[in-house]
Amino acid sequence: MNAKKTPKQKEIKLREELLIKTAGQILLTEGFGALSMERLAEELNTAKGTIYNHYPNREELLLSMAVTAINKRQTMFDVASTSKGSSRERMLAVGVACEIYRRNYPLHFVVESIVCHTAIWDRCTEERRDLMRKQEHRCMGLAAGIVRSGIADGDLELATGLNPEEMTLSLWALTFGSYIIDMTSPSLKDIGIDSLHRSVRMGSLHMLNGYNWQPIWNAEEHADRIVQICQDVFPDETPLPHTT
Amino acid sequence: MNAKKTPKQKEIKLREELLIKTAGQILLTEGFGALSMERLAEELNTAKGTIYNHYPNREELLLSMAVTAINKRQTMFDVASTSKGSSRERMLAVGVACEIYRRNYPLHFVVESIVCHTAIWDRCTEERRDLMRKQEHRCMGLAAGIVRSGIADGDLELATGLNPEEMTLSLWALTFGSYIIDMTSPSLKDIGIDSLHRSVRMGSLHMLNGYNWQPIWNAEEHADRIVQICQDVFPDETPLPHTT
DNA sequence: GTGACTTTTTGACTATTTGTCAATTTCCTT
DNA sequence: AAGGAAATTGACAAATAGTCAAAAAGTCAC
Repeated sequence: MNAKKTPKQKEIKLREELLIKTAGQILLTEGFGALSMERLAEELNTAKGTIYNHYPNREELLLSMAVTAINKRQTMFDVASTSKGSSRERMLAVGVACEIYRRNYPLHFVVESIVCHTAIWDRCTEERRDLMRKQEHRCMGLAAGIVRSGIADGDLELATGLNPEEMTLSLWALTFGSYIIDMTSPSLKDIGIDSLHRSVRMGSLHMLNGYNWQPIWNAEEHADRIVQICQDVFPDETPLPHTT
Repeated sequence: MNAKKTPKQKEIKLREELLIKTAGQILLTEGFGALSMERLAEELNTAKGTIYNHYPNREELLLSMAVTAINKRQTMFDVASTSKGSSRERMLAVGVACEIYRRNYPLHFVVESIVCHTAIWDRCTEERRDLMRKQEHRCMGLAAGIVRSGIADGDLELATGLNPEEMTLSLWALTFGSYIIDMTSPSLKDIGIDSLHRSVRMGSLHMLNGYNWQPIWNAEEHADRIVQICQDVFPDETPLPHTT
């Protein structure tokens, strides 16, 4: 379809990649405040108008970065949810995906968290917001599907009235919420949190144990399984440390 | 101390209150984007400079609102954590406090979530940020204290390596994270979430059950206890609905 | 290669909003 | 009432988003 492109179109595409890359670097090293359209234009040695040819405004640029980010996450969720093992192991694989995503792709997470703010979100076009929502929907669906298959397999029985999506939401919130809190209060150490990831791991382990999702694990079994999942399901990613 | 004030000083204080109130109304009804210093000046029939006499910039105004908000939350946490009952009941009371806070004080929550964004946070003075951190620290301390007393009472044993603050963080993240997700994706219904609050309640119930924090409750007992706590601990607040 | 047409780039310009400050007005004290 | 302190004002500077007509560059049929 787009195999044949004029040199000019290639150049534009190339610049767009550079644009995204530069924006990412600025975000990571100097923070959101340093990211202005003028700055980007300077950095790319081009006029401001050209930047606006790529994205109609700053928010759209950010949201487009966020879409890339969430695509990556969705891919990892896909892999996790179709991995081998019991329903509970697959759900753990999703958790592992989240932790890898957070640890190994810091920019992706930063972008996601910036974009979820009203000031940005409200100013984007409905189209791009839909793109984001669709992907989130998809991620939610994958996780909820694991819950459903757990119920079908007889490994899990859901408390009256709670549906698979609601159960998934609480896991999602636990993970995402921890990362957001971590990002906001940079001094978690001061309030006694030695390991954010341990907190997330133990929280979700015990939540699922509490739901009586078979097989029940203790902390060591859980830690071992995480190592195993890193090897088996995400062999190309820097593996997570073995921690209880 | 400040009993004796000149009329002028009273007027200023009064205006500050009106300023805060007006800002809150704008935030709730028209969103963050509509809140500008100029708009506030118009709304109060005063010059922009006067607004800047109260707060050196918009971020500080927001952070000051956030401090008010978190003060309210802290007060509720105080009440919850010193309420009658077992350690687990007191922790549930903290959970109830969060839900009441979220449901009955929407502005407070909106402000808290706006402020936690880099774009705002980074531009405030260190003093005010410290004020926020101290209060968060305090809330965390209260909750972690309940965990500690649970351990002391023999109602709870913590998994190896996990400390009370880390356990508290995962509860906090579950709750806060859910609310943030709800605020960002306004269409939770579309992805199958009928009740956000049910998801939070069940999530934390099962997490604490999973930690084997005595007494273990089922969903009905849990729901009954929430109603009871509303009556006993927060008699002056609009009570939460009875839901499993 | 040329010329006609299209696409892209440019940067000066407008618009919006933040934040400043010297002059002015209001207020307080004696 | 006078004179000094405090608060108010709005014109102004600064920063940045976003626009657009003119210019430059690119494309393509011949």
